[in-house]
Amino acid sequence: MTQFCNLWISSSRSDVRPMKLTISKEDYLKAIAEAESEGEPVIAATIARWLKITPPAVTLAVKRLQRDKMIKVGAAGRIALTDAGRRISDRVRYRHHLIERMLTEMLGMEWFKVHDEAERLEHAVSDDVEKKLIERLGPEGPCPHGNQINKSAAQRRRQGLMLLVEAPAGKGVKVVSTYERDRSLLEYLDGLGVRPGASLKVMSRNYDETLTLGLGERQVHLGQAAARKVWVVPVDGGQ
Amino acid sequence: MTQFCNLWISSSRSDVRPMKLTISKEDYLKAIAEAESEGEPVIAATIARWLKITPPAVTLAVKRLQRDKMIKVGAAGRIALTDAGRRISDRVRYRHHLIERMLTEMLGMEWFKVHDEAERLEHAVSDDVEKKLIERLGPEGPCPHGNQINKSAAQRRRQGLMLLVEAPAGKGVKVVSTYERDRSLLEYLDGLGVRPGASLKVMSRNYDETLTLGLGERQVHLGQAAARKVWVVPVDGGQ
DNA sequence: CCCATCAATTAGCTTATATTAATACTGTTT
DNA sequence: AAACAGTATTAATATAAGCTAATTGATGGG
Repeated sequence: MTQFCNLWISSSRSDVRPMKLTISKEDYLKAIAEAESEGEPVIAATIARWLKITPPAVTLAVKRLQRDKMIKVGAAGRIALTDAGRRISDRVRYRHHLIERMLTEMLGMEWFKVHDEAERLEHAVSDDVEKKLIERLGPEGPCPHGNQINKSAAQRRRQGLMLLVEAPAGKGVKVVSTYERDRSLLEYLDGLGVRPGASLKVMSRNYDETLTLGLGERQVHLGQAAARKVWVVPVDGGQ
Repeated sequence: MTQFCNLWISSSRSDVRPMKLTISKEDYLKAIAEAESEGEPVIAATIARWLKITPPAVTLAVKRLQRDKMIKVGAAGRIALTDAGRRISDRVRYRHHLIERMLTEMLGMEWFKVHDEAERLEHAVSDDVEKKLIERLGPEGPCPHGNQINKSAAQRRRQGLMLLVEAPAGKGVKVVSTYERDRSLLEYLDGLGVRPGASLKVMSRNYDETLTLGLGERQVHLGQAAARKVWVVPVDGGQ
């Protein structure tokens, strides 16, 4: 059957033909937009890694998406979204965001679970449901992981954020956001108490490349791999 | 890719292999369960009509579902769900129901829109989300169309319900539920004010097989095709 | 200038899902 | 029993997606 979702693409001319995109295609477009946002090179290899599929699968998908006028492939295999492709990836990302907020804010779901759920639900949300969600939740607001859509690493730095792994010893920081595409990471962080909004202090940067963090009364250790996935903002109180 | 959803089937032996069902397969199992509920003959032709696909497609799907041990085919092409198949169809139907309630009760979506939305979302709801929905909405309760899952026509009659088309002239009735798999029907009914919970009176049964209904001050006409899709309960007040 | 490395593509398969057109089957009704 | 109606199945084809294995391409160092 190949399962279609509910994003219609109205062409600029008024022959508003319902162009249906499959879930898989939405996933590709989203991956391209996200890789771009994260500053990764937008090439087939990146997409393959991102979606955990093999490079040949990407080659074929890229052909289909080109045929559908969703992407353009430039020099050195650089993949770029067309306007149509951008419109869709923006939409899907926004819906992902709204679903995450619905799951936490309306259903009380744990913050570390909602990404995976949204990953599936985002493809099944219609314009109508999107509208209703916006009515209840408001159009803006950070997702449960503290992320705002379309915010690149560079933009985050401009806002004074840094990665936890870079925070100097002795510094008090507040967790702003975390990487969200890795459920086990999130569960691990949650277990330690490292969640968006949490205040912590970098007690020491250790020889084995771990950080010792102070969280309230507790002290926890965090390795580089995890500390590289957490954005923090320095807190003035920290000496 | 063939898109998988999130229903795991744990076999009775502890080799809990994650057997993933596609959206399409969930739809088949649901259609079988629903056709059964509605008292339709559960044969390939019925399923084809139900899902609006061609008979050969059903032949192939039936083979796949037999291979997956989800259905059995008996004499005269009678299709029956296995225990595993029943478990899944029940689950999907229940999720459909919960989603419909979420959309109306939590998001304020119009009752005539939610069926189509749920039709897509039901395949993307996990055990976790289901649990959260139950916590918010309660495990029971009628869907926005007044239907309760697994209630057959016979059971409805035993409860004193009748189809609007059968109500005698002069009778006051209350709309209990409507057929929900036809959006245009629902919009039409909604436009007339014939919604679950509405009280109305059958003013007359006309020669052209329409009914004249009294709704508060207004009078509306309803054809057989629509009146056959509405379940009502007689109201004592009606003379 | 050649080579190691990484990236991309081709070739060859697989599976799920759908279609149309043609054929076979089945059961009721003259 | 022949015929018709409805049902089911085959055959042939298509498309979307994915995989492995093998090959080609490009590029930066020595």
